[in-house]
Amino acid sequence: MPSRAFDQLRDSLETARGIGPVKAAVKEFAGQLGFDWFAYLSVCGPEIDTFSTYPRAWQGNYINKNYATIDPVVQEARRSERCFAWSERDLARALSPDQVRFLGEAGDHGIASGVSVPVSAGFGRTVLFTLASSNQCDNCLVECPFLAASIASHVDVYARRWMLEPITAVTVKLSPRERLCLSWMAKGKRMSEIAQIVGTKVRTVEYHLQNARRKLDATNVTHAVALAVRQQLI
Amino acid sequence: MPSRAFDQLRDSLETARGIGPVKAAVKEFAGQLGFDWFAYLSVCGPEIDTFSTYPRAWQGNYINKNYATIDPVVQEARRSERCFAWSERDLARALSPDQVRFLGEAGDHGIASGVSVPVSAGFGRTVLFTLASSNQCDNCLVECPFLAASIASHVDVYARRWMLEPITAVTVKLSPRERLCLSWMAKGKRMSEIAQIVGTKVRTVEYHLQNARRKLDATNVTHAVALAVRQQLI
DNA sequence: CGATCCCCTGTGACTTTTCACAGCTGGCGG
DNA sequence: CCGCCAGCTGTGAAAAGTCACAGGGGATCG
Repeated sequence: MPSRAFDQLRDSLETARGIGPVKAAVKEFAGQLGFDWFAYLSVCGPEIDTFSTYPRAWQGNYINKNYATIDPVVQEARRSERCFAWSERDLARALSPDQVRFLGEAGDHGIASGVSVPVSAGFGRTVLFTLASSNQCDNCLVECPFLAASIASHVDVYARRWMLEPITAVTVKLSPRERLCLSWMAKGKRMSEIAQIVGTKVRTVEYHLQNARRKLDATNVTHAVALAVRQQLI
Repeated sequence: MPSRAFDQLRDSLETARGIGPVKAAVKEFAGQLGFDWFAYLSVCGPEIDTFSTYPRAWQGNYINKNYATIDPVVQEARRSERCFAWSERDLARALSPDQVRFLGEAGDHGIASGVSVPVSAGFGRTVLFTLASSNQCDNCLVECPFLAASIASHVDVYARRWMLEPITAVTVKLSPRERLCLSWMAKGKRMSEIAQIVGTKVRTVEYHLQNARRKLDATNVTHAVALAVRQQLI
């Protein structure tokens, strides 16, 4: 049903030029699916990369106390090869005292349930992509695990691309919105169509294209698209 | 079981620095899983990118005759959201004469069965990742569709990273006039200006741009310019 | 010679884009 | 609190592009 959300995420990831836009895109995606937060976790032996929209305090806790080693969700992820839903209650079985404390703290920050998608990556790396919510919330991710796996892989690849290689210095800097609109224009869509696609008003699309044109010093959209393609901005 | 093959593929993809190594890695992967060939197909409207290890003759056939439009495997991929196995026998039901001929030709080249993994990408693009074999061959991909989706996404992302210039199925040949008009459009001129520049009527400029659009299968001039620039036609 | 094809041009209706002029909102620093 | 700015939306008119219908002129070929 909300395949629109998936499409928009993929579009945004493709046009993202930096880890910031990637996070923004995933955050938007999580919201559209009814989740409050998302979390990305990459574990490669002792090396852990992570970013999320969890409350700051909880993020700090998680990293400082090395919670990745006891997080029952992570443990479940190691065991299962596919995505799964979890909730406070589900997990509260056969836990170590540490884990019970862990769950308590998570609950204090409002984290009650979610769905996690584990995927494997190169060099023994394990990725855990999680969407979490403060209340029980049915979701469509667990219903289509292949889609979930695909999305998680997408997020991983695009996140790592920008975590590893910092943004290359380009003369002009287009905003994600501008790139998005320009990309669709380059695919022959009309403003009205793009407005529908990105879920906004025609006037706003026009607005972004106008700004893109100004930045690129182009006389019209066709000119802007040509310049952007040549400069590999889209 | 052969999770080793998956790991190796992911490692190779991550370290590949060019489309050559990517293809080599996927080929190796296919071999380890007992398949003779692999095929990657990216469809975005009329824009088709593909590469495979199929016999040269068959590759040429497939592209020249635009077989992507009748390939029953592709049709099945559009319908289903998950990976599936296929074989000559499976497919030989309710087919058009074209498709029967298609299967015949494929069989002539030894292609008998395989497994295909469809995944969606940004901007309405559909990716079909296929492993094929000359004989019936059980496989582990269909048994774990999430893993398959993840792998296909990986291949897609890394392939696209190195496929700098998309190769359109039909190599369009623009006339000098068409190139001229299109080039000026890419420079932001409007039709009336171009008419003055090349010393002709506006209607004629429109005429050439119209033909260029038809050849490139573009919905409007902006689209045509984007395609032409990407294909280095202008 | 007629048939045919390609290049070019005209006309009028219609759609889409461009532009100028405005206004609303929320966040942020003073 | 207030001003400022960035992002977004509205309106209406002018400019540009798109489309359908049509036709002239030159070259080539059977």
